Amino acid sequence: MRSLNSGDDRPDLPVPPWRKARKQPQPRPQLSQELIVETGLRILDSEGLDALSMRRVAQELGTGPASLYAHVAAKEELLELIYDRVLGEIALPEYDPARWQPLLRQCALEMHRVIMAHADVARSALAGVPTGPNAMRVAEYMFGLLIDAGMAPRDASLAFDRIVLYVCADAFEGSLHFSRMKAVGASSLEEFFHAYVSHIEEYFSSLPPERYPHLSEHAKALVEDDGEARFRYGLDLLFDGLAARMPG
Amino acid sequence: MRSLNSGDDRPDLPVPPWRKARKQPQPRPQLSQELIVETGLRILDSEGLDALSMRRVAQELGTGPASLYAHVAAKEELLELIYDRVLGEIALPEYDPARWQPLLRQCALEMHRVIMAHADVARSALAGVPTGPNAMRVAEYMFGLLIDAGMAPRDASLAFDRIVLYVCADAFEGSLHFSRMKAVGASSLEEFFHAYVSHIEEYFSSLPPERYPHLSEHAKALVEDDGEARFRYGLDLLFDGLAARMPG
DNA sequence: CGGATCTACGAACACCGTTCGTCAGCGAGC
DNA sequence: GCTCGCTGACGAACGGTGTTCGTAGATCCG
Repeated sequence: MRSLNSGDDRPDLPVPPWRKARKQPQPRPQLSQELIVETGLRILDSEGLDALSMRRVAQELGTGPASLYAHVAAKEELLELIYDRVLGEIALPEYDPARWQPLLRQCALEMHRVIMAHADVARSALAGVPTGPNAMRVAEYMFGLLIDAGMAPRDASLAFDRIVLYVCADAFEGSLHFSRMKAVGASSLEEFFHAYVSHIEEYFSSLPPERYPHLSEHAKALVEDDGEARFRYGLDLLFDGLAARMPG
Repeated sequence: MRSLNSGDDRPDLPVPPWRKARKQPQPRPQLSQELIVETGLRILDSEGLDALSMRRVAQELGTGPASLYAHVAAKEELLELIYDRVLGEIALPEYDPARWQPLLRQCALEMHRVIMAHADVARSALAGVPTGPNAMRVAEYMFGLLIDAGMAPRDASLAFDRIVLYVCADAFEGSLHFSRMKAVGASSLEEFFHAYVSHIEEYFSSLPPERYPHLSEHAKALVEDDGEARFRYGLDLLFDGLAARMPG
């Protein structure tokens, strides 16, 4: 299920020099890196990050955990591969620097949507500078948009870096809430969110007003907006600042 | 080393000398939650989050891991307590809503500084809505500043939420870089950063220009700014957007 | 055909968070 | 004063984790 936008025809992409080149098994392997990544993603989606262990992946593949290490250096690398695989699902709108702002915004929203669709993958998204082919594809698109719109290279790299950080951070936070929901055992997200929010609001309301006047008074406002509204508000803040810095 | 600003003024320090001291000379090292938290923070600072295990804390205290569970429900709770303990080191400037912008900015910078000073604590900062006394103290200050400056309660809660998320997310990312540095075994942060940045820049430069024109051309600009500059740039973006939304 | 090479994989190592059952010490009630 | 019950400390163990080692078997190259 690979998007047409997924630029993962990798022969012309150099392998990062600091990561040891891994020879892919030519002969006739039943096991392959792609199969392992796909299996890992399936477990991640259906059972969450906490259930994603090397043993669990191996079990799903009908083998032992040691077999995976011929195709994947470590669990961390597997998580990076899964993350890049997810990034491949991002659909990028047609490139047009004249409309940089709505396009960049749409791109950030799409990235957020895709990551949230595989909730727990966000927990490994912040782990490092992603260098996979799909990450590069998105980076080239977003960074290029800022450059071609007239931004200075250093500003553009800073802005791009901050937007990605914000998107991943919000998705990360969301995934933690989600996994907590599952830990509690709530059936629907709606139900959990309502219960959770009620607790928080009740806690804020019960704070001593003489010491926490604002928190206790505005307890309701503090929990009124949900995750999506919060995300968009922060994105708006960033883009307002960005637009002010864009020449022309 | 408790800050004067630390709002935990529990009235537990004056022990009236005329009252007979209860038989407190403990036959054994007298475990307490505070002692456990302090020990955990010490390990976190000196050896990193990966080395912070219940067993390690217990060993440091000369006991077994089971002993800790009488004072701390789980490792997650211990991490939250450590996080709130760290938040207690935040020094807040004098409250003055008229100068909300520089004060809020200073507060964000101070929060960032304190969290980064205990590098790995950021990895548990994003874990959930912190509800400890020191978190409440900072929240009341920042949120109150926005409210008293004239912001609508819902906007103020959104803005506050986003700023805290951003600060923690950046610190989180920074702590990951830091722990990676230690994993590689680099002695100084300077040395590691230089080597890391060189690799990244080399990688971007080696990308095929026909597919990644902007990334390969501006490889140098992409790695030019360090973590602190990136953090401040993003903070500036947020505050610009915020100022535009502030009435008056 | 022999040797080299590489995948697959069982077993094991060194940990982890957490729980159970026990045991010592101590305050309270008879 | 003596017992009773309670609470905190803690050894042992359970069921996991990521990773490595050594080996068996298959495949490719000379």
